[in-house]
Amino acid sequence: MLDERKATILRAVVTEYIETAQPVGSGHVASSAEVNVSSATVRNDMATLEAEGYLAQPHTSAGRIPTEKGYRFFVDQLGGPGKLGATETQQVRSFFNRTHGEMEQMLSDTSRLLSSLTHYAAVVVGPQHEVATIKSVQLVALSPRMVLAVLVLSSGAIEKSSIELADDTDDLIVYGAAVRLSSMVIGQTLASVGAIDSGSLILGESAEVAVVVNAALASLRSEHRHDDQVFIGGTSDMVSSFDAVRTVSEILRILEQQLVVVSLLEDVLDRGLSVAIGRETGNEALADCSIVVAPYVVDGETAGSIGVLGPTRMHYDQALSAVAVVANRLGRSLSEG
Amino acid sequence: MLDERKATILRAVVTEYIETAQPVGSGHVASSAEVNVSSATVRNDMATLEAEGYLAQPHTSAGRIPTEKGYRFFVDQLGGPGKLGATETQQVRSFFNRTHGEMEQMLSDTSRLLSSLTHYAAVVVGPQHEVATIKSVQLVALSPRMVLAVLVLSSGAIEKSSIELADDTDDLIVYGAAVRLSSMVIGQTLASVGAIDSGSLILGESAEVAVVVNAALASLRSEHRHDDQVFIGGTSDMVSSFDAVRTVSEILRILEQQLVVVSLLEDVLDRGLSVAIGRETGNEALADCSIVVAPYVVDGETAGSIGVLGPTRMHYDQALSAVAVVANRLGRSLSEG
DNA sequence: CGCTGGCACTCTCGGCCTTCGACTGCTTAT
DNA sequence: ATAAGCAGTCGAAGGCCGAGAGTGCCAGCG
Repeated sequence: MLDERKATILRAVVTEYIETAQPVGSGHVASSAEVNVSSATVRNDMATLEAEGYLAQPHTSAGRIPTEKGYRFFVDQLGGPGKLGATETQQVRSFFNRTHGEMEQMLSDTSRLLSSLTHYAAVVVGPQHEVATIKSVQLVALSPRMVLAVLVLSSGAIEKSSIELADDTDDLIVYGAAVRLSSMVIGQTLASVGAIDSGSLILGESAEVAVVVNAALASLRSEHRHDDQVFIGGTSDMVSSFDAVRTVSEILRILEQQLVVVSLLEDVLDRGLSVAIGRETGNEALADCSIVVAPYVVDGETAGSIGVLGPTRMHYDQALSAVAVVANRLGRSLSEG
Repeated sequence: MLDERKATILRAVVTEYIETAQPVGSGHVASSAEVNVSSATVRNDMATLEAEGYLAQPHTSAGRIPTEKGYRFFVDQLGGPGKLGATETQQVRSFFNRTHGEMEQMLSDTSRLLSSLTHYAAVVVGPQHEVATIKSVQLVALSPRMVLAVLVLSSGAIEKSSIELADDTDDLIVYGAAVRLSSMVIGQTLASVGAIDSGSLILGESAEVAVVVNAALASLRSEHRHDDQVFIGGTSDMVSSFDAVRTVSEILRILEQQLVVVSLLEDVLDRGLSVAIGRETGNEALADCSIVVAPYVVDGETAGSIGVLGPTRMHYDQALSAVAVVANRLGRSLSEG
């Protein structure tokens, strides 16, 4: 629907605008390497591109800047992620060679890596607990009426949930409850714990034990709401891309509320590596931002997602490559363990 | 060293500058309620105050703005924290009535509370693990060569540490090691675990068990570095106090590196509620910022600290009250559990 | 002696104008 | 279709000016 020359011109405008943050005039485009027509011809095409909604003019007699539709075309025709630069590749490689062990630490460091690669804010969402199976349950009495339930998941993650009991409860009862609980939930997923019928407690059980078990189950059910782990890094880098403190403040507010996370998760389920530009993010406050997201796969299952948040005029190719590569390596790295 | 009138004038300048962010002229000061002398007299005193380093002039024929020394005097003569406003008191009260249970959740919410009270960035540093005793140790085999050690502390906090073993290890061995480990460390503090001599393993122990126990001890030792929990909230609020994106970016960088935490902890040990103004924070990038910190006390012991980070022209009285009250309530709230 | 009113002076800020330059759109020639 | 030329538009930058806010100093007054 866009002939080859118009596409090239649009590409040139987007590229230049991303680089300079200045409206791009026909002269610059004409003198660009890929374009071999005069500025007058470029002008005609740019007028068409504007009429079709790919470009906009801040005011008459200024150059053009891309609209969201323009960026969208640019990103789509980019195809997939390109190759990462040599230094970046090296940085990723050495990072993943160095990092082992603690998952939380690793996710947190990954968000640092990603922001350092792209100079945008990086968001890393930890593996969904829903799919992981429960490896161990333990009840620890902190005080006569406070018990802490500690779950270890196959992913290596830990869920904890505190239980307040109505009556003082003996350690032995708590121990009995832990044993009973273990037999019920080990090997199950966290999600299926929610489905356990409290009535299923076999009789012959001490009533006191049953109380604790039920309290623990209730607590686990309620706890298992939005406890996705989210790691955000590099906000200071991203901030430099904007010039109004006002905008910055709004974006930070969104990040604090972790609203992005929602869209990250939604997007990641269907499409894999994907880009949301400006209002496509579904948030008015992010009108000047774009998000690049990718899921990462652990042991064959989509586990979580990572992404970067930057200005609409972000370096999409670099961001795409970085996100793709890091998601890939992160998945592999987590699969080994 | 400052006579009463000069002190009043200085106070008036600081107050007004905090309010308006504009250089304050002698006229404004003279028309202020507390000052009953003419602007000419104020001018003379202000000249003196400038000579003595309490005030500065952006340029001739502009008003004065406080220097760090000026703010320092202002804060010192403020004495202690004042009373909190009615709405704020109510907000704090209802927050602490509502919040129970999960410590992490609570600390994270506290940082939100504090930033919402002050409109500055809030930093909450979780209780030091060093003083808490170990309630429970568990080893969970995630894979034949990966074992996860899970410690539950008396504070309700959880420490985890993953252990990679050289050889495949049977679950029974791991279980044996867990039992052995429990007898060694339960009741101890995390710090004292570091001091346990690996040689102290009594003979008669299976060699395989000893290997796992030692690996676990080593892993706990190395893990117990800087794992203070830090919760930061309200950065978006704070940002609005500044007008240069550049500054904002630098401050965010500091927060990301969690450098403030260091000064928070240092300050909190000796003095209690305290204020660091501008370069007193010990960080050049925070030259335009001030920090108000207070420790909080759990069960009679100083456990952690909370603070706010805002511009040097912050509302010190409000910030002081808010930090003091929240620290107090937080400590009480954590003591109950 | 300390305070005040007055006065001359300084310096920024905002508005206004002009110029400059970077564009565009259109028209015409190839 | 493409290119070249031309007239027109509009913002950015610079210069100028007046207004306003403040200062410092001096002389007078209680």
